[in-house]
Formats: sequence, C-alpha cells, structure tokens
Amino acid sequence: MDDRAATDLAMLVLRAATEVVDGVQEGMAARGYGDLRPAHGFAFARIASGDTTVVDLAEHLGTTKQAASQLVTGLVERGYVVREPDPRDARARLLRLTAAGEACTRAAEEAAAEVVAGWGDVLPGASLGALHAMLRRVVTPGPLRPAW
Amino acid sequence: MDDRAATDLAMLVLRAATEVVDGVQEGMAARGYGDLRPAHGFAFARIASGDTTVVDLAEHLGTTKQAASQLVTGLVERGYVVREPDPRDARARLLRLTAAGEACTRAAEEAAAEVVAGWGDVLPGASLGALHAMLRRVVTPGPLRPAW
DNA sequence: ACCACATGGTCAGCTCACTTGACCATCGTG
DNA sequence: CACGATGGTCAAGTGAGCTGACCATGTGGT
Repeated sequence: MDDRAATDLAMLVLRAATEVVDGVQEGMAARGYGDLRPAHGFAFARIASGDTTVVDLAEHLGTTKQAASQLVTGLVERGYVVREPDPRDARARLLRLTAAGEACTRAAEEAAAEVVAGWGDVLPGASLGALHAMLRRVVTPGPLRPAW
Repeated sequence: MDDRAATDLAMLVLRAATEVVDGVQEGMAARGYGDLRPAHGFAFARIASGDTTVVDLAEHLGTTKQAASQLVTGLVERGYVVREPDPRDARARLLRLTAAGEACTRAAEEAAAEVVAGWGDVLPGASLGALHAMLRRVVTPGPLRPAW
C-alpha cells in the first residue's frame, strides 16, 4: 500500500470516527440527553466498568486529573454519578453510576448501535463482522481522547 | 450483530481514530512540526485541494467561519499559507499553500502512512486493502471535526 | 515509631480555541 | 439601482482544559 492509499485510509478512519461521534450525539439528543457531550460518554463507559477513581478516569480520557474531576462534578450535579468513599483507601473516592446514569449508558449504546447498523445496510452481510475483527487486531488499548 | 458487538465496533473506530491522530501528531513533532495541531492538518488537506476560501474551510472543519479565519491567520503567521485575492470575486480570498506548507503536508502524509504501516504489520497481507475498501463504502463524505 | 516521599483529590487562576453578534464590502438579481 | 445574500473580519464572551498550589492519606526506609 503506497503513501497515498495509506493516507486515504487514515482519513477514512477519522471520518468514520466523526460519523460515530456525531451519530451518537444525535441519537442521545433524540433520547433526551442533549446536555451531554461525547467526553461524558467516554467517562460513562469507564465508570460503568467498575471501581473507577478520578485518576483512572483522567488516564482513560487522556486529560489531567483536574479536568476529569471537573467533568465528574458535572455528572454528579446532573444526577448521573455519585462519589462514594473507597473502603480500602480513605483518600480515594470510587465513582458509581446512578440508575439515571445506567439508563443513559444504555441510551448511548443504542445510539452507537444505530450508527453501526447504518453501516450494515451498505455492506454485504458478514463484512461488518470482518471489519470488527480487523479493527480488534489492529487497535491497541489506550486512552480515548475526547478531542483532537 | 447485537448491540454489544455494535457498540464495541463503534468504540474500536474511535480508538483507531485516536491512534491515528496521536500517531500523526508524534510523527509531525518528530519532523519539526510540533507547533501544529490536528485541526491544522485537516485545514492543510482542504487547502491543498485548491480553490479554498475561509468559508469552504469552515464547512470542512465543521466550525464557524470566524474560527476558520482565526486558524488560517495562525497558518499565515507561520508562513504555511498565503491569502490571495480571488480574480473572480473581490470579496473572497483564495487560500494557497506556500512551499513550506506543501512540505508540511508531505510530512503529514508520511506520518499518517507510518501509522497505517504499523497496522499492516499485525494484519495478514491483503486485509489492509479490504479494510480500506470497507471503510470507503461505509463512510459518507462530510466534515472532519477536530474535536468531539 | 517516625520521617520522607508518593499518591488521590480539590481549589484557584489562567489560557486559548471557539462561539455569538455586529459590521463592512462586494456580488447577484429584480 | 435598490435589496438581499454572501465572504470576511473585528470584538467580546464562554468554557473546557491546563498549570500550580495545597491538603489528606498511604507506603517504604532507617
């Protein structure tokens, strides 16, 4: 694959990501979560996985702990997240989703699935699965930056 | 494909995009362009395609024309871009890359190609081409937002 | 035990990209 | 030639994220 094709592929990935973000954003707004930004969604995903502290979240988002703390404060104010004391470390505060937060997470998953379903409409049958498999092999775990 | 797999695929796309952006950013810094942000790269890509005005750029980046104008001002100050009068419209200013701007564009393409080449190392032979073909079919043209 | 240092977290102030709103010059059409 | 649409800039405000300082708690060394 020459440089031009490689660059083109890179651009396609970026455009696909833009589609995902915009699509999810739209879907969330349609479900009544218009006040949430993509960064919030990434935060939900991490918090939902359990045993998350503000510092964990900051690493996951690729930001400073201050920024993560600020973001969490917003989620707490909206009733999506609660800060609970960590039984094993008096310094730390564990983040947990409220019922509203879990409902929100489900809505985000639905919205994401909708976007992907749209892709399925233009791709022959099993290709979506192949796409999934390829990306899984290619992608390394790491932060999911909410901004470029 | 169920919702969970679809959500997972969406996340993989986002993570892949993050890898691209971070990789290009690193590659650019290594080539002496550490002062440029991803948004600048997207601007370069559009300007390089020729006959671009500030308004065109704003649409391409999904921002306001004021923001695009501001961004262009920065590129002009750094000597990457010049504003030239449009011979067909005295209101408009055509954007053109300087020699430095073109060198920068080539550097960005190289950096992007490097990231993709890294993917080629972990994917069996023709899969990269298949990935390219799939994304091309799935992705619709549109703005390339520099921020989520 | 006690000290020094590392770690989790917050507060305060700043930066800077991006936004809204107003405005000017020019184009196109009746 | 008037009038609305369009390309562009200026000015002020917003807000997410950063740096720097600080406190409380955990951890390892002597």
